[in-house]
Amino acid sequence: MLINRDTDYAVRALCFIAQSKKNKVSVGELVKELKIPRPFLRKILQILNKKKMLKSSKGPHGGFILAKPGNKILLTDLMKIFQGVLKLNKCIFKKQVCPNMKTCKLKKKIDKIEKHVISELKGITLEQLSEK
Amino acid sequence: MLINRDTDYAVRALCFIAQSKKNKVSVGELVKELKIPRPFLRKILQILNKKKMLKSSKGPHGGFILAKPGNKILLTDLMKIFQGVLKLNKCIFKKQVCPNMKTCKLKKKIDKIEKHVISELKGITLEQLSEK
DNA sequence: GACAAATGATATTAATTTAGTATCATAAAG
DNA sequence: CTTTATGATACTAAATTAATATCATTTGTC
Repeated sequence: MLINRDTDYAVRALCFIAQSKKNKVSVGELVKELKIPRPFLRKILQILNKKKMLKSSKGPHGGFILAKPGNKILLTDLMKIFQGVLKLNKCIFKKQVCPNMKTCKLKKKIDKIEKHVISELKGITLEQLSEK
Repeated sequence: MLINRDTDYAVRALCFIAQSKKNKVSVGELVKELKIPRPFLRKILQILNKKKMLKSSKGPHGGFILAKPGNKILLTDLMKIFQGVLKLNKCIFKKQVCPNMKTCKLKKKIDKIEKHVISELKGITLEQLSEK
């Protein structure tokens, strides 16, 4: 799957926060709106906070705001955070080096497609995703 | 991952069979050549046989041959067999319908990329992959 | 300052998917 | 009729993904 659950949840949460008029959004509001299991959402928000996508404040009336404008948050940033480096093919023979890495036609074909996919993904910002 | 292990193994096995001068290739030869665990490879070959990608013969000197020419075997056929329908994004809220399926911007963007990927993949045949 | 309400950090468990094994049945060659 | 191959099928193990639980820390309010 190109986009996994974590990334998907993160996009939804960030979009909601971006669209919110209020200056802070709490986990409670997000849970109610997005129907994501609370502890799981909390984990995701904490990661987004650590990775400087969100700023958090504690205590009563605490919550989250975007750490930067929506057009500065890229989908690929989120994918990197939650899914690691984007790869469409992971050669088998995991740890070892693939015996025909250099000549493998399948790899070459997939690499080409991958290049296109990545360049498309790079153009997608949170702003676009959260437009009304 | 776009290409999973089963598909990858299948491609390797089919390529080897396609390139082989002999009219039949046995599991034993494939195991030696491809370093794939024997029972796992057997399972894959049996599936390919059932799906009419290979023809098998039993008994001593038994083995496998391609059921059709390499240019008639598409990578997407194999992906369909081992991975099901190709999808880059699987909306969360699995069983339920995504609440904003119609308007989801992320879905739209990914769908566009998916379209391109599929059309690229459709052009890839076993013949191309097994060329020397 | 005590308490409540929020997030931070982190460890653990559960579910699902992927990968791999084992075993017995069946067919064909010699 | 025995050996050597594949067919069918059920099972187990490993890895990944998803979700939970718990305690610590910060901050606003009475």
